Parts: sequence; C-alpha cells; structure tokens
Amino acid sequence: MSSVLPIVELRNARLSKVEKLREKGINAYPSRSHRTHYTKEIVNNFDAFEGQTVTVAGRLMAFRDFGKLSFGPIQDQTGRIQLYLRQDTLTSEQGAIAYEDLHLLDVGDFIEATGKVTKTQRGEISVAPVIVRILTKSLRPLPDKWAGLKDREAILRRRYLDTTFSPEHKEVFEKVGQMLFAIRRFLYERGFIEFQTPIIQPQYGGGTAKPFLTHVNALDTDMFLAISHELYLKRLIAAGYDKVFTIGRYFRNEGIDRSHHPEFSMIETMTAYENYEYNMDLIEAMFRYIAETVFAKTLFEVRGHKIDFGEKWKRISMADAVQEVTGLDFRDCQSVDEANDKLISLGVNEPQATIGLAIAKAFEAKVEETLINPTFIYGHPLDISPLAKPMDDNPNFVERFEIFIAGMECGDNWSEQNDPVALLERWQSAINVEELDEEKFHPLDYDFIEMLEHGMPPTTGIGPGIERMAMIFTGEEDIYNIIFFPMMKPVLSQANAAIFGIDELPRFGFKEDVLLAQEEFESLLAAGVLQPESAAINLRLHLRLWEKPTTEGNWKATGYLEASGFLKNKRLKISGYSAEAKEKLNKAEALKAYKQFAIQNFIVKVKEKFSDCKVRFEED
RNA sequence: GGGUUGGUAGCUCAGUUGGUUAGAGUGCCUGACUUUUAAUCAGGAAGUCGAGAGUUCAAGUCUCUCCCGACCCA
Repeated sequence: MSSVLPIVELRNARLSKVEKLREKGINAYPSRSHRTHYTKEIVNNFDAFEGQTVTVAGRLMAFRDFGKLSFGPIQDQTGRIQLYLRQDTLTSEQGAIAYEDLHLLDVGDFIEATGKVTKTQRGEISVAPVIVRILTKSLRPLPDKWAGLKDREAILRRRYLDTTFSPEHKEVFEKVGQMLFAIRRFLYERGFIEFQTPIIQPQYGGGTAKPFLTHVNALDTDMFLAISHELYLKRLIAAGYDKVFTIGRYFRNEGIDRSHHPEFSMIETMTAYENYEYNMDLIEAMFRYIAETVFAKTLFEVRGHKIDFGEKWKRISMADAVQEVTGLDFRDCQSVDEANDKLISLGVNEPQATIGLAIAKAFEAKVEETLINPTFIYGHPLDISPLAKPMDDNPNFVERFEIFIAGMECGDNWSEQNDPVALLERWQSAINVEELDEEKFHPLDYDFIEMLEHGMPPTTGIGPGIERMAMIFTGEEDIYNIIFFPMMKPVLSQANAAIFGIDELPRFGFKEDVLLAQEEFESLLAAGVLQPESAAINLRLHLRLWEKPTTEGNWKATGYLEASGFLKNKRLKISGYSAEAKEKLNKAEALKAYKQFAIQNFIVKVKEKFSDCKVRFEED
C-alpha cells in the first residue's frame, strides 16, 4: 500500500488506542454501563443533585485540555452535561481510565463517569468524575462539532450522525414514535384490537398502485408486497371481531418525491355495525387526541397556514364542494357530454368517461387546493370507489370521505361494500375498464369474495397515513425528514472499499442485463431454449421518438423491450423493434403504435408458446 | 420523464480568463497551560479534486459518458 487515505490513518490511530487500553487491562467494549441518572434530570434539578454522586453515560462530544484539568461534555438521549476532570480527583481503579490516559479517549467515544454534581467557576453544571470508564471506542471521527452534517446525501445515508448533532431533527423522529403510541392508546381506549396482517401477499388488493413483486422460494410462488391491508382487516370482521386495526407497512412501486415514499405506514381500522359517519367522528377525535397528548397544543402551522385542530371540522359532499367553488352543479347533468362541457368551461380539457369521473376531475382540479382547514369531503362518485357502499338516497354516490388539510389529502375512508354480488359486479367491470386501459393489472380476489358470501356485517374503516400526519403535526414538508431510513441507492465509498478490502458491494439478487436482438430472441424462444422462469413476464417498453425525419421524409420510433421473468436475476432486453410513420405522430400516438407492434411481436409469440404464462405490460 | 444545480482533507467550505508543489477553518498528531464554553498559544502531518475518456505544452477548472445526490416542474 503506497498511499494511505487520511481516514484510514485516523482509524488506525484509534484502533491502536483500543490496543493500548487493552494492554492496561481495559476493555474498550464492555458489556454494560452503570448509569444512575440521565443528564437532563440532573441539569433540570441541580439544587437537588448538588454534591450528590451520580453516574452518567453518553457520547463524548468535545474535549478541552488544560494540562492538569480538562472539560468535556457528554451527550445522552436527554441532553448534555459537562464532565469537569481534575488530575487530583480522578482515580484509576481497576477498569477506570487514569488522568494520564485520557488521551486514549476520543471525541465520539461512549463513556461513563461517576462523580459529584457541581458547578464550575463559570457556572456550568458539571459532574466532577472520580471514575471514568470507556463504554465504546469510536473508530471514525465525528463531523465538525459546530457545523455538523450539511451534505444532504450524508444526512440521509448516515442519519445517526445527523441526529447526534441536530436535536431538533432527532425530536421529530421521537414525535413520530409518540404519535404511533398515542394512536394505539386512543384506539385501545375505544375497544379496538390490533392485528398483524401479511406484508407478503399472494394478491394485492385494496388499491390501484403498482406493487413490488417478490418470490417465495418455499412455495415457489411469486407474491407481492402489500399495497394495502384492508382486505385482511375485513376478514377479521367476518371472523367476529367488531373493532380491529393494524399499523401496517405499505409498498407502492411508484415515484418518489417530497410527499411520496415507496415504503410507508398507515393506521388502518375496521369497525363493524357502523358507517362512514362514525369514522368522521373517530378520525377527527384522533387528530385532536394526538395534537393534545403528543404536542400539547391544538394550533399548528401547516405549509404556511394556521390550523386549529381544536375546532370542529367542516363536512361537505364532493358535489356540493365543487358547486361551492365553481358555481357548477354536475349532478343535474343528463349526459357525459354535458359534464365534459362543464369541465371545459372550468379550463379542464380532459374529457372523462362518466359524469362521476367528471365530478372527481373537477374536484381534483379546482377544489382540493382550496381546502385549508380540516375538511371532510364525502359522497364520492361510485365510478371512483368500487369497494365502497352506495348511498341510500343516490346510488351514484358512495358512503366515502376524504380528509383534506392544508390542501393535502390526508386519508381516504368509506363504508365497505359487503354485498358480495354487487361487489363482484363492480370489481369485474372495473377490471374490464382497466384492461382496456392496459395500464394496470388489477387482480380479482375470489377468496375475499367468498368471505363476503359467508357474510360480513356492515363495516367502515379509516386509513390515515402516518407520514402525512407526522408532516402536518411537525411542520416538515419533506417526507425524508419523517422517515428515518429513506430509500437510497446503495453505494460503496472509496474509504470503505479501502478499509474493508472490497471492491464492490455484495449484490444479492442483483439484476444483470442480457441484450438480445429481436431475431435472436424469437429463434431462442421458438427453439425452446428460452423459457419463462416465473409465472408472469413483466414487460417494459423504452421508446425513443426521433425528432428528425429520415431521408425518405418519414418519422421514426425505435426502442427496446425490457422483460423480467425469463432469466432469474437477469433482465432481458430485446432490441431491434422499430416503427416508421408516414407523418409526424405526437408522442402518445407513436407510443400507442409502437405498443401495438410490441404486443404483436412479443406477447403473441410468448402466449402461443407458453399459453398459461401471464404477460404484464407496464409503461415508464 | 423535463429543467436547474451540486460532489475538492473526517466535517464545513474557498479555488479568478486553464498556468508554480490545490488552500482555509475545524478536527487529527506533538508540546505548554488548574475553570473552559467553537478555550488559547507554538509546531506538524493529512487530498484518486465523484469515476472514466478526450482536448491542450498544461485540466479541480473546458468537452463527452457514467455514478450518487439536491431543488423546481409534470
């Protein structure tokens, strides 16, 4: 090794301190501490503690050496207290660190100090240790004690360093934990029972999000990570429990931005023998309960708006809300065309397939952002709510409500459809629409329908997102400040490569690419060499539309298909497809034409060879 | 997906029209100091300038590709 990285030298220096401590009979990684008090209780009650002997423990955050006297604050979960170390009072009993050996400690080490509580001449509340023990040697330097960690990427990848330096960031995560506890307490007080529901599910129901696919080796079956837990909670209702809930993890294989994370949490309840009106009361009370018990206030500032959770929430139907904001009542429309004309008059030039969809569109485009104070929007069009129960007085609308706070949707809830025949019909027609759309794969859960046929009492549920709720209460506008371990691409730093002697990260299940030309792919398929290795093939189209015409004056699109499911841990890319058009198409038309082409050339060939293999098509 | 922007010492950051051997603060190492609060003083060591390729007599700086982020938009 010719040149050694500075971080490696720093680390080696600390490793040799571990060795020197060992030579003195001191274990740098003992089993436990003998802490008697947290720093905060001492600092807050100095008068009571003055002169008493205490043992405190925490991370050494700084060290100021004055020869025969030194100072160093230690930090524990509750705060900091200064150690006031004197050569003439520090003893070196067995296992303790003598004054002369204090240089074997580093800022960042976890240590324990036993001594009397006192004040220094400058008035700083301190512990004057008789015994100092090391609890854990730190091998890497802490960030700058004044600046802390600033690099966003470093903060997200090594959150433990950021929370060490930023108590206000640390507190946010504590509040999230307290919120979860408060929610559980709130529900238990009202007779709910908490259940665990499966995260790995054979079918994904209860939503239209794209799932994560996984494989269960023991059953040799593809399964999905939960996009929702409600179908299981409903089975619990059928099982005879009247009030159930789960605090579940949810996985949606979609975009990431400041308010969306692929993995998130929801509190989901189901209550039998009640309808959606019960839930409006429940969730309003829950928000108030969290505000009062976790944050000890009802007035919050959310995205620049003052919001009082102590006040009663507004309740208005979706169609009324649209009418209130736009002056248009979509309910008197006689036809879809009439509804679409109204949309256009609002400046929304996206024709919808039904009157119900048009109402939802108008709401989304014009009303949502105006809902600042907590508002219940109820009575959604049936068309966008296949699993909800229609209203008695107008079956075009359902017993469903959404919560809006500061223009953000914060929960979606409804009275569950428990008529198995009606639900199956709704479900099937929804699937047909979806399939025409070719956008989403929406499986029918016949086990669930069977459960309904056995009978599920009238039921209603709520499902507020934990992260959204936490963002509202803490004032954070970035979900990455709420999720302690956000999803990041794995990387290997040069320093770690050098220190651990590796040149790449372990890659379990890493996907390699195999590139085949269209002809190669088709001949391998025809010869039976290439076979599906999972029950479903997922297809993804990557398309490029060339902006300049060919010499013949035609417009050209090229691309490749990405197929997973043929080769384990490998992603198959098939190139060589191309399509030409006589005149310029817009991107949507070109995509459509190309998709047709891909379906003919790929899906049909796979289907005729392997008739029971599912092929799913997804787009970028 | 589109636009903008960033990656330089463990950390926080400078680095000019391309031009000596890439700097500062902090931290680290050595020494002094019995009341500090980002202690002070003296001395010292420390860099694959995100990775790779190119242009050039000469690249942290210019060009291209890639990796990892951030911000805004849809």
